[in-house]
Amino acid sequence: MPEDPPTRLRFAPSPTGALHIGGARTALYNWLAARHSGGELVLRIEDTDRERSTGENVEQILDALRWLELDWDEGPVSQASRADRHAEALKRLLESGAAYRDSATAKEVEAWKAEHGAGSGYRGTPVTEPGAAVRLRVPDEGETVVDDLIRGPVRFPNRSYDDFVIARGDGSVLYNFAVAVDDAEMGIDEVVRGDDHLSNTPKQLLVLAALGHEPPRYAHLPLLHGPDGKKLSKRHGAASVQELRESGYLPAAVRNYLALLGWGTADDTTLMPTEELVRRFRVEDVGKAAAIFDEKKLRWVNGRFMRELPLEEYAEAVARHLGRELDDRLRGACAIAQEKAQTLDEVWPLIGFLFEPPVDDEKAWAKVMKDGALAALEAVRSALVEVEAFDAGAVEKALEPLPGRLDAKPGRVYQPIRVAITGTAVSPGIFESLAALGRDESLARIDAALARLRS
RNA sequence: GCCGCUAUCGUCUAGGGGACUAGGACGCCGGAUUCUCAGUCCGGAAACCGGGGUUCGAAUCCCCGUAGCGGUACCA
Repeated sequence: MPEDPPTRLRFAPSPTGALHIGGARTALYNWLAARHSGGELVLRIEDTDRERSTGENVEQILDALRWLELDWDEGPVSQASRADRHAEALKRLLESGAAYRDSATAKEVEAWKAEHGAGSGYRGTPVTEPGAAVRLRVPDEGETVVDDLIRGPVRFPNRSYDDFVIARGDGSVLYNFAVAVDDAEMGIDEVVRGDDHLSNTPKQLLVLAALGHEPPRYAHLPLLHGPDGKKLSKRHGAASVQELRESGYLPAAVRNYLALLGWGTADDTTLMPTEELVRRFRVEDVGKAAAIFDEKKLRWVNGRFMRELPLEEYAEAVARHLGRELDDRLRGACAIAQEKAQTLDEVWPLIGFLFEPPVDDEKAWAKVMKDGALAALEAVRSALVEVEAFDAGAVEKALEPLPGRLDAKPGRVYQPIRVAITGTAVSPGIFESLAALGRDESLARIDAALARLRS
């Protein structure tokens, strides 16, 4: 594989809300590309729309990136803070005649188009009044070509583009202008962003050309959709990074899964630690078709990561997620539950009985506590009293003979224990569970169940 | 409307003219692991959007159609 030169990229979210999965994937791809090439990643906040850009939103995005463990080398740079640079560039274009002031209203533009045909972009007439918006002159002839890293050359006829507005009447600049100026002045050499920007790229190219800047390379990622095939939104459950965190996913698993959404390896490797992602990722290999976010697969990936974690790290993650102090009891609980949970959220239901009284699950009781349950529990009790070292192995050895002796299926003996000590019909292995609970508490719970059975 | 992008199992994808009776993964279905659930292992069903070309030969190239998506703001 040929070495890629160090590349300078940027992730430039607009702080209009939480970081969604689509944005997270864009951030990840930028990060992977930067780290893969040994280059740099700049974080720029696209906040020229001051209405929607709140500090709170910005903080949310930084928070999401930190949780995902995607670091950046520069920034966050506020685009709004670069207003003087934008003004300077704007002035240059006005002076060179590449841009002009035009007082046309939206309705007037519409009327112009009706007159000139739908395929023609609006062309205004320069005015001198200072309060008018500034438009960039777009050539009537020729085409602007975006040489996309993912899609190849994409050609756009210049004629179909309006002389678009690059600055408002009050002098503040618009997105497509600010982005072009910033990317150039910040020395960005590769722009990796969502597909929804592809049609805007010719505008940015036109601005760059008018300013005499060399354009960066562009890569437009296919969009992400929800399970219904529609654009991803809050409707789709865990759509934001915050929600993913709250649902108990591991950052490394999320990175792995997100990387696979639109990108894959030739050998179909599915599970990859982040270092491998960094080593193998190339934007050129990203697919062209939109992908659907499938939480089922994320769950599976997450489960695999959870099971492969060293116990201490696993316990730390669980403790953090539960907001509990990490002590030996929790470590022990994690040890018996690690094989069974796919997300951090699923851990507590499995181990809660070690910290709290048995839950009240009437259905489980009704299903299990009948027939020979009383006799079984009595036998279990006597056997447990005799166990010397109360560990899982010893407990197993003590209980193993019971089904045979009682002439009952194992389930008839073990399920009543489970319901007695946890209250539910689902828990980690019964021997491990008893051992983790300890002899005294186990016997107390079995006694309580026996009392209830006899009443 | 106009400009543009995309199209392989339900989902993520491999595939870049013969290696394809189209491979892998998630999910699903069935079986095994004679304590639940989960996990693990084994097996199974499941796709090249449609139509024309090009070619000895097309999932792969071209055209048309269809569908989905994006852009078309003094939003980003």
